[in-house]
Amino acid sequence: MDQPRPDSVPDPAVRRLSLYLRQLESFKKKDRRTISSKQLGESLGLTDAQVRKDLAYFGQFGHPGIGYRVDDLIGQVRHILGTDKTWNVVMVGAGNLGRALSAYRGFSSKGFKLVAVFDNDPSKVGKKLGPFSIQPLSELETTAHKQSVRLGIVAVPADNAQEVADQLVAAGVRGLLNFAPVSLTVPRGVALNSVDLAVQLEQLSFQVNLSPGPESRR
Amino acid sequence: MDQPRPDSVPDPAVRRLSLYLRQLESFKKKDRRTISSKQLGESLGLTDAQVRKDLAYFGQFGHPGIGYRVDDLIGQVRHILGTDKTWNVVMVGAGNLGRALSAYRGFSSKGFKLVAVFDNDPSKVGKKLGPFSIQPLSELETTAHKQSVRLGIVAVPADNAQEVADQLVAAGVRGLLNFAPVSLTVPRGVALNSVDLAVQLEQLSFQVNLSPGPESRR
DNA sequence: GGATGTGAATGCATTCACAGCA
DNA sequence: TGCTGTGAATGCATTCACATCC
Repeated sequence: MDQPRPDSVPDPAVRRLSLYLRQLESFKKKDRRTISSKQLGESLGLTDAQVRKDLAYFGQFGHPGIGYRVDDLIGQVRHILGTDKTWNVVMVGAGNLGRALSAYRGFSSKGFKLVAVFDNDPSKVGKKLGPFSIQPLSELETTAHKQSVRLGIVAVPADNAQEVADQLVAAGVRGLLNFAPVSLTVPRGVALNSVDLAVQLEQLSFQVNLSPGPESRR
Repeated sequence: MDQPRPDSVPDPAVRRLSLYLRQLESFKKKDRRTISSKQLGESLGLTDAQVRKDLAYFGQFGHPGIGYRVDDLIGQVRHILGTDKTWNVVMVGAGNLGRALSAYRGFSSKGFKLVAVFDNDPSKVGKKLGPFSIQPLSELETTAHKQSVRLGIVAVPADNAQEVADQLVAAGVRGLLNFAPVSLTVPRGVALNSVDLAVQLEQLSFQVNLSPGPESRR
C-alpha cells in the first residue's frame, strides 16, 4: 500500500526477488537469524552487490555490520511481491498437467489458493480432481467473481489456449500462467507468464552442445 | 558442426530462438512459405530489428525483399539449437508431475525422446508409468550410459533434488531441467534450467499489484 | 571489523537508421 | 518497393568502490 516507491524496477530484479524469498525461507528452516548479501548471493550464484542493489530498489532492509534479519526480510519481500495476502487462483484444464499442478503442495504456504478447476470435456465435468469438482467453463465467470479470483492457470492443449485465455480475461482474471506451448495475446494490463517444456529443453540442448565435453569415451 | 561462429551470443537471444522456432512451426502449419522479421516479431511482441539481430548472430538466413523461407529457417534454427538430432532424456521422479511430463506429446516432435523413468520409492519401482517401467536409481548410471543420455529431468520433492542432481551428473548427464523448488548446484560444464511454480505465480502477483485495475466495481 | 546503500563506471542488449540487394 | 544485415547510438542492468553506520 505504501511501498517506498517501486518507481521503476528492473524486471530481472523482480525475478530474483522470488529466488531470494525461497532461499530465505530455506535459511529460516535452518534457524539462521541473519544473513549477509554475500551469503544470500552465494547460495544463488549471484554477487553481493547484485543482492544489495535488488533489495535497495524497494527500501532499506539491512543493518550495516549485521546483514539482513531473515524473518524481517521474508516479511518485506512477501509484501513487495504481494504474497503476504492470499491470492485465489483458478485453473483451466484437468488433464495430466492439471492434476499434477492441483496436487502441488506449498501452493498455499506461498500465498496462493487454488479455488476451482475447469474443463470443457463433458467426460470430465462433474468428476473430482483431488478435492475439486471439475466445473464447465460456463461457470467460470460466476465462480471467478464470487471468489474475487485474479490469477488463472492455463493447462489446456495449445489449440484451446488462446480461447481459454480470453475467457479468463473476460471473467476478470488479471494474471495468467500459461503452460500451453503457444504464444498468447492478452490485453494491456493483464500479466502473462509462460512455461514451455520444449523451450526449456531446447535451451539445455543448446548449452550442452556449446561445451562438447569428453569427445571420446574409452 | 560448422556454424558461422556463435562467438558469443547474448543469452536472451538464445531464449528467443526457441520462441521463433515455435512460431515458425505454427506458420508452417498454416502453409506460410516465407515470413518477414516484422511479422515474426509481431507474433511474439518483439521488434523486427530484434528478430533480425538475433538470427544474424548465427548466420545470414534471410533474403532481402523476400524475408525468411519458413522451411529453411526452421531447419537452421533446429540446427543451431541442436534439436535436428534427437536427444535421449531420462526423468527422475514418478509422482504426479512425473506422470504429467511423461505424457507430454510433442516431446518427440521437438527432438527429445524420454527413454527411462526412475524413482526410489519401493512402492513405485517396477510399476508402469505410461509405457515406462519405473526403475530404481541404482540403475541410472547403466541405463544412462547405454543410451547415451545427456539430458535429465528432476521431478522429485525439494528435499531429494540436490541428491538426485548429483546422481544424474555422476551418470554423465550434462544438462538438467529442475522442477523442484530449490536452488541446485551443479559442476561447471553442466547446464541447468529451473522451473518453479511458486516463482512464476509470485511474478504474476507482483505484476498484477502494479496495475491495480478498476478499483470499484459498480 | 563487518556489513549496508549508492553514485559512478562499466558492460550488455536493444533499437535506430541506412546501405545494399532482390 | 520491400526487406535483410549491420555499424552506431542509445538505454538498461551489473559491478565497482567507497562513505557510512553498528
